[in-house]
Amino acid sequence: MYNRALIGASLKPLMLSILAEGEAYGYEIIHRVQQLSDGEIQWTTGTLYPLLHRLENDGLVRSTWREVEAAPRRKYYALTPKGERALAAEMQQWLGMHALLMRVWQPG
Amino acid sequence: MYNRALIGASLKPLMLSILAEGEAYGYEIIHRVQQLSDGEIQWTTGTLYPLLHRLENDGLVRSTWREVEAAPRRKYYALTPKGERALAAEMQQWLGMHALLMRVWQPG
DNA sequence: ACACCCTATGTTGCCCAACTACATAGCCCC
DNA sequence: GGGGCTATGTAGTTGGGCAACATAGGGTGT
Repeated sequence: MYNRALIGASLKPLMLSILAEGEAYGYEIIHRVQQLSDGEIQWTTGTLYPLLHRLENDGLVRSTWREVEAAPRRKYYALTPKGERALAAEMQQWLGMHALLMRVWQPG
Repeated sequence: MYNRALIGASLKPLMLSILAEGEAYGYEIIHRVQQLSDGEIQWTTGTLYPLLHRLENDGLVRSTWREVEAAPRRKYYALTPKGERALAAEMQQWLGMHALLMRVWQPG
């Protein structure tokens, strides 16, 4: 399990990355993250839905209700163009910080 | 400038890494981080001192007052063995998360 | 004497967000 | 109708980054 700070830092980039693979709904995203991280990351609904609503409010994602047979209806989320740009920015920031840490950790 | 979440995630590993280079005092650490990050990271005293006190309280660092000529006295901080282990753990966590993100960002 | 700036450590209070716990509901099987 | 899985959501707690503020030593200039 990762510490709180790292979870926080990876939340937005991970979410945007998953939606960049294609539209997805909340419950599905939780399982996808779990799968991607080999069970190391377990987002809860109290983390996921507020984040999705925040992203939607900021115009990074849009949502669509879909009726499903033999299951409760799902709210599918997809990246907007602004969301794609935000993902690129998140990647850049992460890679910048990573480069800095690698510089500190590999002297010379 | 980095976003708040990334700053938060890098705070502890960066601090421990800097102290792993050798003992340092608060003001010096702020300048060191600024130098390491090419000015991209500007820790304030409201960020730095509470963190140092937390780390000391957790036994990851120890502090020593030193009298200095022609300047206010300084409180030098140094890593404890527990702090060194914590740094290794932080590195491992960061690298794990980095590997995960790289996996998501480089499909195939 | 005083003003001003740099060094140096520290606290207070605000604010954002991750997370626990809880709430609601649809669908299925027994 | 009870239990379990799917599905979305909120309220309240808590932790921590950060702006603003507080204190003080030392040097220089006027």
